[in-house]
Amino acid sequence: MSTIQKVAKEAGVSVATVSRTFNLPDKVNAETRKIVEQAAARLRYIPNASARSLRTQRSQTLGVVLPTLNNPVFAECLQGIAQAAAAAGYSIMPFTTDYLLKQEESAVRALHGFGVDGLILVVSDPRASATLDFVREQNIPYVLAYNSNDEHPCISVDNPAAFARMVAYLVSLGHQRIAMVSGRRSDSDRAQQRYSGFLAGMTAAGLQPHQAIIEVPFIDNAVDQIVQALQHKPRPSALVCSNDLLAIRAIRAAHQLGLRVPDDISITGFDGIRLGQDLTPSLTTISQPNADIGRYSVSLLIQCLSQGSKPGPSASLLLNYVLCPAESSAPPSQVLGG
Amino acid sequence: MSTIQKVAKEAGVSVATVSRTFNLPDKVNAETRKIVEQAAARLRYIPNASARSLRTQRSQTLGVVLPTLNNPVFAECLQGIAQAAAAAGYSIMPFTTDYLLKQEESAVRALHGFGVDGLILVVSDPRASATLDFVREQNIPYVLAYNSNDEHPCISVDNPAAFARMVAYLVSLGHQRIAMVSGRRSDSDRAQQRYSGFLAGMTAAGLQPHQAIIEVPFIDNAVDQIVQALQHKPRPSALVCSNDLLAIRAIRAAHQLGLRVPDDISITGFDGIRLGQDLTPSLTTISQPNADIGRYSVSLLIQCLSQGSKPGPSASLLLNYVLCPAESSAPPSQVLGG
DNA sequence: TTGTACGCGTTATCAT
DNA sequence: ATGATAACGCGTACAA
Repeated sequence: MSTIQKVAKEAGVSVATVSRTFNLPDKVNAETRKIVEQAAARLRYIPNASARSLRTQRSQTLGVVLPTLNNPVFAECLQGIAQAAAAAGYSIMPFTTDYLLKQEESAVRALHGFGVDGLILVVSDPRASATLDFVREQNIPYVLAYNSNDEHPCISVDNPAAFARMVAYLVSLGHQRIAMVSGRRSDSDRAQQRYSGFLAGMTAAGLQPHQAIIEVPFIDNAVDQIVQALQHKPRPSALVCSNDLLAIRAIRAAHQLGLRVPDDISITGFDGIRLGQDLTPSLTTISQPNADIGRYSVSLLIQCLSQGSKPGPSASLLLNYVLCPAESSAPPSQVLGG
Repeated sequence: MSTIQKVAKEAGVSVATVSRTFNLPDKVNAETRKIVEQAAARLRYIPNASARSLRTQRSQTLGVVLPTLNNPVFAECLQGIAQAAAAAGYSIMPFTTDYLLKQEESAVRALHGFGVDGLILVVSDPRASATLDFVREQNIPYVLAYNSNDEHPCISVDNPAAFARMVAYLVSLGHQRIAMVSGRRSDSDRAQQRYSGFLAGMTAAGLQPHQAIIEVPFIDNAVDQIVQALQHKPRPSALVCSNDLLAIRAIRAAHQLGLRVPDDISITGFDGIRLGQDLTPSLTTISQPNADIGRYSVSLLIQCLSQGSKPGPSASLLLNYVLCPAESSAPPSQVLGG
């Protein structure tokens, strides 16, 4: 391995000069700089990040904690994080939790030991989170992504409003028997907020939620569970799903019952994963700017870091969402409607 | 921040004893160990990873370089990597390249500067790769994922054989006019290997490839491009796509032309992304064990590291793939067949 | 069993 | 403009 020492020897200067050549180029004579640069190139010198961060107390690394990369929402977000971080000269260190609180916490501990400069977190629920307690106690700069909570800096969309808007859209198409499909609401604040948006939307339209919420504990066998639920009559004319992954499975469930989408039943998602628009039928959904949520999280964090400050609740950003009407929704059929 | 020094003072012992308490527990008296552990817990001591890796020359960190997380294949793989790494006490540091060689290289340079213990790479083409030259020159332990090449340690499936098998399956259904849809073959060795598998499969069946290969440079407007291609008569009765993302778009293209899948045209993918089986029609595909490819990469790497060796070409693993017949493929219709 | 002291590769302070 | 050197936090030979 080539170190700053070897470069110094090779160039016939002191280590201090080599260091300056890279960190404070204008503080070194143009000629000597050339010499050093060439020596460094010859030895393929690459500064040792551990030594640097030990010395500077900054790692140029951002920790990321999210539930799972098997949901494209978070994969797209991490892609945005990766791009923005790389562009700013930062590395990232992601951990996945599979929605397990224990893993949230151990991930943050590992990240702290690592000395990350900041944290981007998607936590289960910010309201009672040992993870966040720890982060605050250690005074680590952080941003929450997708979560929204008054007491923390959050990059998110207005989940209740967005979900209510989806309901309003379906109502405007003529739907009245609308049922919601949700994952475990205890898994995340998003699930809860979307549910409250559902209730608000229905109330605003003067409607009662159609039958109990269809709660799908495990997404693996979601199709079967939705098939079950759809067999109760009267059947809803529209299904609003808590996320796109669930919506895709709901569409499958409908087909298994011989129902056409959207002719016999409308189905909507939430998240705006890229694949949604290429499906057939394409997915009516609330599109969140997933990559941007990641990018903004990075830039907010980095901006604060450069100022020696850290993001507070007032730095929260509510990004725009877009209701994307697509082929999976349509007015209810006459036969079933009423 | 609490350091080993402070813990030592708090416990009334030397720093060496504190260090040993965590790294060589049996070399320290049970009583003093208790005292140290309690002191450490009281101060919420977490060892500084930079200092440790500077000292030990090992970072307990694995670098990962892959094209993009917007393709679920790589997202699922990274999920597997993240799980396996965390379980083994390693952190990961991923970079995305967007299929750009420049970024492949700069990622690896950054990772090297960081002092990662090993590298998991999905490169464009191992045959002529400045990235791999650098990695070898620096003597960094590495594994290639998805790539397959005799001169490198690779975790992958037999792409040509798998693709040929897909062709054979369609032929067995009665298809004869089979066309291939591919991304830019210059983008990756996988694309090339799958294409050669296509040719081999067709030859083995005594068939000519139906019309020229449908090459889709950019996946964003893939649907339009496939629509264009499908308008030439005679139309293929089956479309074999180079990956699942392309297949999903091909299905959409078919629908736009009023073709039913699989009644009027069969469409197959490759990769086995999880979503595929929940689509309607569900996707006939070659299913790769994406998460396992990640997990095996990690364990191979870590195993070698613990032995002080590094993976060589002979450590390559060819994992099993599974042909998954599903709803997007069926025998050709009588009208169009022949 | 425990403590002392050096060095890992940098950056930054203070001289020159 | 450049050089010598201390310090970042830790692990480990070596000494006690």
